Amino acid sequence: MAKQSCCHKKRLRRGLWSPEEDEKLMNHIAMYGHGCWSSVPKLAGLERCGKSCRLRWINYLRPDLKRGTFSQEEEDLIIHLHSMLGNKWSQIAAQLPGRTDNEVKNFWNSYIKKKLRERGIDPATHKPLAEATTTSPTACRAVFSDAELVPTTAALAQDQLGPTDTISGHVDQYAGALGELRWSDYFDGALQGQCVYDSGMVDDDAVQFDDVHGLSSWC
DNA sequence: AAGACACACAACCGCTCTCTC
DNA sequence: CGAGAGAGCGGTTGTGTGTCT
Repeated sequence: MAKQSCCHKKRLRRGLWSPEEDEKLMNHIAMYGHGCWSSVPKLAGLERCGKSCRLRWINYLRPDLKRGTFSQEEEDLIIHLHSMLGNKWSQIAAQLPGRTDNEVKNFWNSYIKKKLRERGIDPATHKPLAEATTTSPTACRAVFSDAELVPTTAALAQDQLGPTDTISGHVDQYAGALGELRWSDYFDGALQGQCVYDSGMVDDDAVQFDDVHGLSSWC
């Protein structure tokens, strides 16, 4: 038999919160703080479990929440952090002021995942999808292999990587050429650097990403 | 106009971690 | 050290709304 939740056990109210419930919870926390969440519903006069109150406060009522659509910068940062941390939504959200783990997770599942797949990137591994690697020699698409972590300036600012970390990846294919990637800067949601082809030619403008993770592909 | 469908987001569930006794 | 309670986290489901047919 399936285990019943605390709300079921105590026959507490479930589902969407009414404006009256929101007001009660906000007023209570404004006056007393949340303290022990399990005691909040009783003290605030709510027929909810403490867990539900906590979630409602964290994800919806907290005054410091940003809400609204994610900016391109936030999107890029989420993709980058996900490539390093995986589904650690709370850790990812911690790097995005005013955003909650639930919000980031929903955004990832409903939008970014789809977008990455459309670009031929596996959202789980951040590696090119198998089909995406079979590009024709004339295609203007690069696929990295054995790329290392990508230290963007955002990552450096957050002390996730040291300033001396090396940054490189091999270009399997870029407009039909082979070479090595070296990138140096991150701004306006894009990585910039240079591409040193195996032929010896250096292309300063070759490497500009709309993604901020290492194992990637782009057109 | 109405039903079907897709999407975004809110909320729940169950597990793990941490703290206290 | 172990048990129990509370908090936190990630996965999943439910619900409201907009769009398409």
